[in-house]
Amino acid sequence: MAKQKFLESSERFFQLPKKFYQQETRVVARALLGKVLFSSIGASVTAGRIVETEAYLSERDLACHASKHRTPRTEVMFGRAGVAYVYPIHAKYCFNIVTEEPDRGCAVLIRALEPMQGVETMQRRRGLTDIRRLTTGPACICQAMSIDREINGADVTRSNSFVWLEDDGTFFSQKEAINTIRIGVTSAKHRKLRFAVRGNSFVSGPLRMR
DNA sequence: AACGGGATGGTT
DNA sequence: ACCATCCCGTTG
Repeated sequence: MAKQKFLESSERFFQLPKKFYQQETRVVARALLGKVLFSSIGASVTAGRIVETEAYLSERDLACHASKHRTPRTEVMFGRAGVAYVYPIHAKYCFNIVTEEPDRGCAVLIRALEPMQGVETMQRRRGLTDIRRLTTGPACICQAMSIDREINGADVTRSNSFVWLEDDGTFFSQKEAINTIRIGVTSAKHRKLRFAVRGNSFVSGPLRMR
């Protein structure tokens, strides 16, 4: 499988363990900058470096889907850390990873990637060739990587998962990272729970936020 | 059963 | 700034 081939290519690369996601949600959101998101779906492997995330803090956060109470949609958010929470919105999908301890209802939304592998596949799935627009925005990532409701509840720390994350040693310093208000939310819009790589051209949102 | 809003994104 | 499109939670 392509995943094995990639893992063998460098000993520094390793899959992020469950323990990583059990940390406080903002810590996870910040630490995910620089990590690599992989998808092996439909015989194609695609990958990209995470350059933008957002933290959603359960009952502490009115913009979080799990802030009020448990519903069928948000069920997996109350489960184990390291599980994918994929929800549909405006006929598209967004990909999150559950954090902290079970029953907390917290997650990190992956908002933008810098393409690294399977660019042609992602171009085909997105129906465009412009690299800059390939994986900028949460729904664009899902379309490029074929992530849909089938992935909801999948454990991204499991080996042989359809979706997983790796650490290749890339780290963005405090100077290289920015912390701003989130994009698209109407409630709790003042909260600085968005993390992004300063100046990275694959980051979403208004230019002033980059 | 009906309704309204949304963690979007592409176009005007 | 507008709106296509559709799922989900709420209300009746």
